[in-house]
Amino acid sequence: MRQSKLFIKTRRETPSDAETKSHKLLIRGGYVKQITSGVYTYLPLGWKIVKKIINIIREEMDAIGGQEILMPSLTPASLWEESGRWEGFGDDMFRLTDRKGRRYALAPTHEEVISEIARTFVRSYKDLPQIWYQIQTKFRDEPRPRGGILRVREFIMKDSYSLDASWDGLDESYALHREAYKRIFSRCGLKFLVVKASTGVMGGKESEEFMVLSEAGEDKLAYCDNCKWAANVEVAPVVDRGERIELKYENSEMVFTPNVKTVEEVCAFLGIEPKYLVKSLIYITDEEPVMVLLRGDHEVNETKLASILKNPRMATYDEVLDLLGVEPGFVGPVGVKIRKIADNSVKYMKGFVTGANKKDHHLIGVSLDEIEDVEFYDIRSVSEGDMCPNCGESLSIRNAIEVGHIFKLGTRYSESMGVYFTDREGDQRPVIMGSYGIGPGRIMASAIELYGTENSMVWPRSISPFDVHIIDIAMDGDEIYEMLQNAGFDILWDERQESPGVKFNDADLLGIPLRVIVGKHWKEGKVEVQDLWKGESRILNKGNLINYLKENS
RNA sequence: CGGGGCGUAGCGCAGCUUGGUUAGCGCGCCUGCCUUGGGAGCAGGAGGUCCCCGGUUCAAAUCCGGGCGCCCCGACCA
Repeated sequence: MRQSKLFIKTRRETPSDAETKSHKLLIRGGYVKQITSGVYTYLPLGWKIVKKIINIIREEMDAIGGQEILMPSLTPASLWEESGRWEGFGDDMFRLTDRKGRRYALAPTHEEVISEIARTFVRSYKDLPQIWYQIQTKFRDEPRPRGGILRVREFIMKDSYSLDASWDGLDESYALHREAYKRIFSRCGLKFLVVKASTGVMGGKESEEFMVLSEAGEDKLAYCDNCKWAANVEVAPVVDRGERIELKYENSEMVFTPNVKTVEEVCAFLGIEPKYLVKSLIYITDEEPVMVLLRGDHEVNETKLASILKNPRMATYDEVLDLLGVEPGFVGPVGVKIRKIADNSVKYMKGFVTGANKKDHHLIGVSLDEIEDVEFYDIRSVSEGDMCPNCGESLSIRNAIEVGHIFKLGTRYSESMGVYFTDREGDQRPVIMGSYGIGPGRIMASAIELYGTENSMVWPRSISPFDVHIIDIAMDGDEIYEMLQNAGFDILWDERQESPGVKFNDADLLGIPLRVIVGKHWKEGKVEVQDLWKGESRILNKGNLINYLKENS
């Protein structure tokens, strides 16, 4: 392709609202254009990359027996009401009404539609297993889109769904996907990790995420530099080290702490560190209100809480006042009758400070035996320096981009939506399902986060928009262009009337990893070839060019 | 949803505090000349609902009120 004909507009200046590396490069290189918050157009260059990524995904999905389908984005409310996710998705779902007043959702994911298809066509164990997939646009009304293309409200996703007759079958389908995903991300040139994750609104038994470590990532991973063990902090278990935390008080007593509410304020007021505090959080559940006790320097993990309590949510200010007669900030466990669950770390605390359940007062020197009926669980998030559950070394917390997520759904949708098959014995049994997602746009952004800067990029060969970039400084590259095209390369030929500086800077933005420069050596019939991945550059006779490129691509 | 910032030419910004010619600058764009190994030079030119609505005023990009949009941090979420 002649670059003068290619519709890309690179920019000299980075737009002021771009923050992450990938966002800046994507805009500066003319790969994408934002239309509104969290909604982007892929311009020719960006789209070419996404198409390459999608092709890799397709090949690997087909290789595990996946069959491609295309489901609609416009989906009736009734389907979502059956599964309970019309409410479950809440404000994250784009909803609309047609002229007759019927309600629809723009699908944020497709378990419900798959279930609808499966329940009409899957009748017998002989129809199973199945893997169906699609590459299609998803809509999620994110409260806050960010990072350019990293978190958006409309995005392409490859989603696949496995249907099995047995749990063993699900394990196999899941394993097939797990391996296919590893091949996909490797082929796209990413460095990634597979980590245990939370199932969230998808529901189901267990899930794993495919993560690319990056500062720009929004997920947090507990990561062990020593043994490489990693898990999403939402589910990473805390190893109970039995760390004793003790303040020397003879007896507990009440102290006057006027208007001192937060952990920081209490610490500053009393001149102690947060770890000597027990903070008390009130949660409302489907069954009862619960007091959650944590060390002052720890953070509650709501994913873990949700595995112990039914639908926990933090109580509002008024609810706390109502329940305990004291405002949040002075709440404490002593003498309180409601159910109390504490993090394991609280077991080893003595002489601690906590709220007195009286306005402007705290208790100091409290010990556990003053608190009735406490249950202990792992309910806090791991933090920097906690112990690796695998090797015992210290963990660090790293940001990561979620590029894929695989779920063992089980019967969550087949039971609620009536997806049953007849087994060998003639009995009706629910189909066992799995669901598996990949974000091609995030793969593209991740590659930039890994290999780019705000003015330059080197694309992995497999997803590069072109194979070779001819930078024609001599303005005489026709022969080379034709030669390489005839040899089967996908070429971008910069034959524009521009100064060398412009051409090289644009080339840096485009990131095509092989460059042929027709320039000052051309009068001797030589060109310069640069391999950006190897960091190599050499001057070759034009006759040797094709061989060199074939050997190096 | 809480906190912060921004909205003036395609892009990046100044002007606004203290209202007053024809609203500026850089980049980009168009024409011509020139230049060709790292965003060149000279000359000429086009391009604006100053986010929107209302108010104050002889006069509003500028002051006041309301709204909308976008970005960042947090909450939330795959």
